Amino acid sequence: MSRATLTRDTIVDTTIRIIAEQGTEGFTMRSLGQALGTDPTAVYRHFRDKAELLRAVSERLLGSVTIDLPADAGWRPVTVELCRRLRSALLNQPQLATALQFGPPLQPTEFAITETLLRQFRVAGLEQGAAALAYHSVIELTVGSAAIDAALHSLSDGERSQQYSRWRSVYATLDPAEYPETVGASAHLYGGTADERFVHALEALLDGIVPSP
Amino acid sequence: MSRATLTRDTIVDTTIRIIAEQGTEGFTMRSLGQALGTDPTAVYRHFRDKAELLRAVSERLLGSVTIDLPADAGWRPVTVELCRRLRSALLNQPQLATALQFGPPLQPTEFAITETLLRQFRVAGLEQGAAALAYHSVIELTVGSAAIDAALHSLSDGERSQQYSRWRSVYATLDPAEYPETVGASAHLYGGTADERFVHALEALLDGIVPSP
DNA sequence: ACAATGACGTCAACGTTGTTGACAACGACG
DNA sequence: CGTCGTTGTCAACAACGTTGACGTCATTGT
Repeated sequence: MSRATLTRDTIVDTTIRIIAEQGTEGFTMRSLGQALGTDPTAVYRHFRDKAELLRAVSERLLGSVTIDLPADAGWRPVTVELCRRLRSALLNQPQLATALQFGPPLQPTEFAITETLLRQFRVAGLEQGAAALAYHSVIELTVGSAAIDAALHSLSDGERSQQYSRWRSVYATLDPAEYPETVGASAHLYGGTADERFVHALEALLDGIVPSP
Repeated sequence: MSRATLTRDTIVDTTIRIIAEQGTEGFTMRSLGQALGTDPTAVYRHFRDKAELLRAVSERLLGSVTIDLPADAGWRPVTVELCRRLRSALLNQPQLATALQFGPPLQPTEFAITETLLRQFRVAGLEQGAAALAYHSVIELTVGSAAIDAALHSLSDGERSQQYSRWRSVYATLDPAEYPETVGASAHLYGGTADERFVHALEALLDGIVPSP
């Protein structure tokens, strides 16, 4: 029964599939082994430990962020599209955000993201220092949006909107004397999709970074 | 040896201290028991499980966010100060950001944060819907900034700035042909303190949310 | 004043997690 | 054909969160 010969690619594929189907918590070395049809410890022949496997997963997910970006569009649509893709990639892996911070062994794909974002801001007319600050700003916003929505990402669309309306009703039924603004704005809180809210925030941030004429 | 009588407050105190000293990973039920001088399972007499304990911790940390905010300052300084405090509280607990999303049993202190932020944006002249969108925007940015810096928060100031300069040198030594903007801006990347970068991003976001006259 | 009740810490143990070392099967190669 | 490195298998370990039984203390009702 050694027909299931493993490679790093198939292991990463299966890992992404499990996380997509069952969420981050549903992914364990043992569930991975079962999905691969091998002993769970066979994975350790290809990855030193779980952390290295997850790094390879993030490498894969982040790889699709910068490819085939619209070249002829202006700096702003490109920036928005890149950040939307990055957010989508981060959504698949909550731990990825914190893993980004781990040491100098950064991933090649991360460099591509940084370079592309910096170039857009230079095209927009920013100096090097301002571009660096702008880069940090949009990264922080993107990571935050992904982190906030990560918990609900494994839910179906119906369940997610149901959860949103449940929270709205919580806000709506607060004591109006103590929380007047929250009650008043409860219909608008968690309105629309998470992606729409993120794009709105990103547009506002870009407005603030690059003053309109 | 029953002198060490536990209360919810002392348990929360000790938990915060352990996380501050040893990071999130260093905090386990067993290390908590050892720090308390009791059997690890004694905690379960006061909290149903670890999740409820961490919820109480976040409640404590978030409680200091909205108290004693400068009343006479304008909406903008108040907003910045509140977000800086929220970021500082989130830094102490990486899991807190994701825990925020868990179900309707939201914490009272979270409602106070939401209410205060919404009020500032109303004072700034925004409609209810716009204020709700602005609220989501600043929360996303704040959570993201905290998530990004959480990994380095347990380090001392010296170690942290050392880590920053290490990353800068990584950016600086990339291939200039492939990553010209990154190499060029490497001196500005991760410049200053994380708090300064966050405030800069927040100011830009607020600029974009509330158009200046 | 005294027995009963509830609260609380202790102990042993369970199931799950990531990980390691010894072992065996397989193909590649001189 | 024999040898060796690669890779999957198996058993096991330490650490984790958590549970149930047990004992011990203080409080309380009559």
